[in-house]
Amino acid sequence: MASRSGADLALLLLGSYRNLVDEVTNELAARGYPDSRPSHEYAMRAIRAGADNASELGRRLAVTKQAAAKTITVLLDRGYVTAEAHPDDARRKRIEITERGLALMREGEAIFDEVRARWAQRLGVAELERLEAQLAQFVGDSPIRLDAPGWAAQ
Amino acid sequence: MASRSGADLALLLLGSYRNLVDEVTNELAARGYPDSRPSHEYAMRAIRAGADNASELGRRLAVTKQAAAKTITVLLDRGYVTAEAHPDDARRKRIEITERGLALMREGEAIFDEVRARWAQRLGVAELERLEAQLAQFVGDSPIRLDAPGWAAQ
DNA sequence: AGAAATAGACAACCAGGTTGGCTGTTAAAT
DNA sequence: ATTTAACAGCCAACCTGGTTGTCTATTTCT
Repeated sequence: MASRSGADLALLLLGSYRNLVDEVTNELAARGYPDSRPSHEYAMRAIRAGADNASELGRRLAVTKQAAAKTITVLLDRGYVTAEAHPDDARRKRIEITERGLALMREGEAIFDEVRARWAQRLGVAELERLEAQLAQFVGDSPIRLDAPGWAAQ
Repeated sequence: MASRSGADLALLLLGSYRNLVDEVTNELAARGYPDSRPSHEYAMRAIRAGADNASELGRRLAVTKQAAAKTITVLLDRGYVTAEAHPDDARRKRIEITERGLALMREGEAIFDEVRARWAQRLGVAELERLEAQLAQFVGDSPIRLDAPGWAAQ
């Protein structure tokens, strides 16, 4: 199977991403977060990292502010974040992660790490780290970019 | 940077997939196929591999037959495939790839391979093949699965 | 012959994005 | 100090690529 095609390489990347993420989603559902999606994780990570308002979140996620606002709405009524008026800028609303939100993030991160640990077990720690380093070369510093309607499937 | 997190691993996989596929899409646009999407490539590959009707295509792509039918409609009016009555089953419509469709596939595959070649140049051929083999372990024999609305971004 | 399975079409819906236009607030330029 | 520009959030309409569910016509199984 010497020389695979470039299209196959794409499918390998997509497929392994899917498998990883599906496992996490399923396990999260099993642990009491049935309708949580990986994108919520990513959004909350960005919020925790300082994107405390819709416009900024949009920038970090490489998505329009309207899309970011929709995501925040979902997180709001699932009880994972709160929004209050910003003390020194009346235009902004400051987003904050709730205790329940933090709990979800802890759980999600733990599961992600468990799955990664299984990969490490299968490949060997050094190998996995090498794989990550190699992939990192091709990702560069691109932002998360969850944009474009269903782009991954297109 | 010893131990990355599992969530980062997911982002690496997703990010490198995106970068690869975006390059192909852009280059394809530059070469005269402005609105072609990777999913068209995948669908056409499945058709070429024998999925010559909507229901079968759906099965191969792990998608409902309705979704497959929609994809076929798009391919039809872009002129990449034709649909005619099936000679020995009046229920079916037989899908066939047109000359223009084949040209698109050739072009797309060539570009995919070029991008992969750049990766090989950067990593070394042996390293890239090792990476592919490792990813293959985690993909297993899962079908392409382009299903679930925008799942990759969720 | 009659029942069950299959192919395809149609319609309604959903998620997660997009653009564009709007108001109010803040910051910058004259 | 005032005008102007930029920015935050909101609303509405729309797009894509999926999803159910229902229906008819044709085949296949018994």
